[in-house]
Amino acid sequence: MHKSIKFILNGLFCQILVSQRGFYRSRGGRNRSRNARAWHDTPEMASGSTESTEDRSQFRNRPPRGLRGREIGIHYRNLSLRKRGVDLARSDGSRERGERWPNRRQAEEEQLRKKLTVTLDQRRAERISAMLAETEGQTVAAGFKYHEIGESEFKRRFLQNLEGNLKGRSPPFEPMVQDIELDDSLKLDLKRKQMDFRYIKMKQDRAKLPAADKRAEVVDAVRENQVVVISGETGCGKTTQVPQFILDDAIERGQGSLCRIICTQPRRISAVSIAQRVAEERSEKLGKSVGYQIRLECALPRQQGCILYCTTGILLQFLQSDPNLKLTTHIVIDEIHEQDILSDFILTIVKDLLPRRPDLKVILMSATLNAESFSKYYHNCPMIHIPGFTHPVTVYHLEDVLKFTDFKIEGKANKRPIWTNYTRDGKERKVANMKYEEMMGPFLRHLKSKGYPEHVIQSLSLPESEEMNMELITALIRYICQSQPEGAILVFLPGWDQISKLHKMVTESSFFSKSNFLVLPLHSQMPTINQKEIFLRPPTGVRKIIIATNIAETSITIDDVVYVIDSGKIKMKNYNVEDNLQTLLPEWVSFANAKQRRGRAGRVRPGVCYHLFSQRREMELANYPIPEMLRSRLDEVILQVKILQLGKVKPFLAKVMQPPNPIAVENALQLLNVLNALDEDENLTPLGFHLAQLPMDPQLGKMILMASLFRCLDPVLSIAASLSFKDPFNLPLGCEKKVDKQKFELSRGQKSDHLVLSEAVRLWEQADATGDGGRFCWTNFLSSSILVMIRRMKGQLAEHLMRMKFVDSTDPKDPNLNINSKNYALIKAVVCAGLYPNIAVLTKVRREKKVLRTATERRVALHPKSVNNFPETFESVLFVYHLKLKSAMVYLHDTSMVFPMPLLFFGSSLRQLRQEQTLVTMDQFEFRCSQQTADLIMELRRRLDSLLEYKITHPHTTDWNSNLAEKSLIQAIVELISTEDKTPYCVSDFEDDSD
DNA sequence: GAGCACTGC
Repeated sequence: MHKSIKFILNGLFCQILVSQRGFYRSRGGRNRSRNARAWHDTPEMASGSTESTEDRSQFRNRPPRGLRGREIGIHYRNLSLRKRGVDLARSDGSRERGERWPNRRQAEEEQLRKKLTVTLDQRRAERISAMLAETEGQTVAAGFKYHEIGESEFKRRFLQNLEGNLKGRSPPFEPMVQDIELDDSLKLDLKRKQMDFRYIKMKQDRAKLPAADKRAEVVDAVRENQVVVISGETGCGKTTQVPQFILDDAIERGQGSLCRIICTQPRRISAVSIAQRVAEERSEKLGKSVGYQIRLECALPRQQGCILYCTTGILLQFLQSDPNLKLTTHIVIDEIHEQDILSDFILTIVKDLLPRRPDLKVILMSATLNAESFSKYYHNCPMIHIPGFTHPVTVYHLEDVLKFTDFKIEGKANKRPIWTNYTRDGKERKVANMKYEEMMGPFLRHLKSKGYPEHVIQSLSLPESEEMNMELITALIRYICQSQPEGAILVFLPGWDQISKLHKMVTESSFFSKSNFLVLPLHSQMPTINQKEIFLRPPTGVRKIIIATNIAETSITIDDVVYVIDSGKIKMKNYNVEDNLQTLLPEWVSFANAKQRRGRAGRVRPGVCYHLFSQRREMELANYPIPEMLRSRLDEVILQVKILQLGKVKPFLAKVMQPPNPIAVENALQLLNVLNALDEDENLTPLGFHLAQLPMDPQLGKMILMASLFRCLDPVLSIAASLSFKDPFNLPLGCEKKVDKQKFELSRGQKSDHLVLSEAVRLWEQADATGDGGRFCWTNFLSSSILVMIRRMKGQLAEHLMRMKFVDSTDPKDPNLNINSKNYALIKAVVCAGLYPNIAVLTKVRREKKVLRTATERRVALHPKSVNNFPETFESVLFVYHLKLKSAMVYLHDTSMVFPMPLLFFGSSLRQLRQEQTLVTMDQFEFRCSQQTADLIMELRRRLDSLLEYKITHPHTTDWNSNLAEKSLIQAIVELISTEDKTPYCVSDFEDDSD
């Protein structure tokens, strides 16, 4: 009995046909023990096992993790007392920290347990039992008796479906056959063009590009080698010219019909604008020999004798239906020096592909700086360098800026309270300061000999000279405005905060009058991004000052910039492998970033760049940023590896030019296993197969599959699309509070950031239908361009669901798919079903700040933008989140309060423990409920799991009127989920001012 | 009490 319950109740979407033994190993062994450790042992580590913790820390000579302030002092005192053989318990009568904590932890656990109670009143329980009894004996689908099918039979059936599904995918092109007629007409067309006035004019301009001189060299190299690396700086014309050289050469040789070039770009805008530019150069319209394709938008070229500019992601999608790229003759991968996940991934795939496609030509295009490493990676393939053309840029460093502005940096070291010297931070700072002195000593002597003024030497001797200093930046801007010829100024800052601060300082200063200065912030989330002002030349006498993030480094180009101020800092998303935690922290820029920023000054005429770091610091900068693959979670990449059938994940990812940390791979594999996307042998499960095809992370994919089943598609598509794309809310300067309030209004008291998203999208769609979308965006601080994208993404996702046979309409708003779309509790439950295991528990409220706990962190906070900062009472302590990111502290960026019931249905490993005590446990949580409730939930869960199993392995849409079993099961669960105990917990229940 | 930048048939 026990065994069968465990088997039946394994996780959501479980892959039943995995052998029982294997299943146990996976769930009960690796994953559960990992989770259990995470939840239960964390407090213990900090409290119970005092001895081992302290022993270990003695070894490392650092205090145990989690100690703060005074606790660290006590720790060191106890350590030294113990070293001297003093018995702590008797020395002063005070208790050790380790003794005090277990009681508190226990109390905390107990308090929490009380709050995880599932109640179900008698009447409702009876009603649901009756609903189920009515359909007793019916199966979810005729002929499907899942337990009777053996493993191999199941796999056979599923694989049939898999092939069937893949067949529905259309390849990007038709197979290629030489078309002699076309060859001739292309040749003739090219000859005719050479008489065309527009073409000749364009040709003259093209001839001025540095790339023009290299045409013969490029064409020969490509003809003679399978892989060629072309290096060159921006402005050399390689992106627009190289594909044309290849195509024109083929046409001239009378083989135009045998040439199909795909050129990938990392950004959507560049794919489109480059294609437009190239079409213009060929005096054609888009769609003849040149076209583009990006997500949700394309202007395809003709089938043969053509160049297609597309984003890297599109090429990756092509690979799914055309794994050997049989339909392409040339692959040009541009901007590979940026080393984003997708381009590194494609480079690895293409390298594997070369022996299978000896006729495929690969052209890799990179900035000069690290072109060599790519050539090396491709077995020392030949390199061609194209010199760039930009106007000269004069470069200054911090020492020069201090000299020009006469600015003096003040030290703060002496003002710091003395006790900080004894904290861990203080000690680290001391070491850092010593290192700084060591580094700067010789350099400062060098500066002195060069005649730099004393105040510069003084300032630079302080480590504080390397901190962000807005006063210094303001002084520098002022210096430029007073003493330098006209021209726009571009300031690079790490983030929103600094932009906001500098913007305030500059606009409030009387020096920068509105009539003489145009100060514009530039940040992806500020509404200014769509304003034309940034690109327009200001009237004479007005100086344009743009305060930007690294968005102005590559994505947005402002031509009239003459002066660049580089703060030298950049915010980078990073991934801490040990803690399985994503971070977003400011860092020094890499040398490549600094060079790129510098280049932004010389686009129209000679420019000047001021780096706010010393020449000495510049020597310490890393050459390049760390490749994105080493800074990211890998779950989506791994699903791609699997769906493209590239073999085992670890050996494949080890082939990447700079391979990711194996622990990062392991973390992602474990998550995919918990989500039931991969089995323990790394095979795609039926669910994994569907998730890998959806253009979003697996958790969001799971969310929309559940939404189609529970018939609340439209709102959940809105949520999934915004979470996977961008937050549609703007962050205008100075309106922060108003935005928060507006969002809270939209939340309708539902305590969910996710419902804010679906409401915002829904109301905008409504307003937009009557032509009122613009005004709606304005009053609600929304970005209409992001909303437009979200709406189109929803349509695309619905198409995916249709192709996967989960829905029978491509309209997200189809009434049949939205029967439950007004049921907020259900929507939150479906969000929970997708985002699981991202669960946090509210543990206490301190000074109106909510403190939560996750599986791996003892303390996390709600991000201040969350609507859940407002309410004072919560009816449940459980929260589900999508993004957890460490910046100033570990923040949950988006949360929804959920009740225990959805977790019981959509979490993993529901088990009934100690039946006599009627406890239902799932993972780390224990939920108390009556025997009757427990039985009912267990029965429903069992039926839900087998319905899901069936749905996933046999995708089909159901007409609810003809399938009562499915309808009544879903409705029973909907009823349970949407009628929860609404007794609110007061914030005061969690008040706790100790610690 | 705070939000680098990209991308997906």
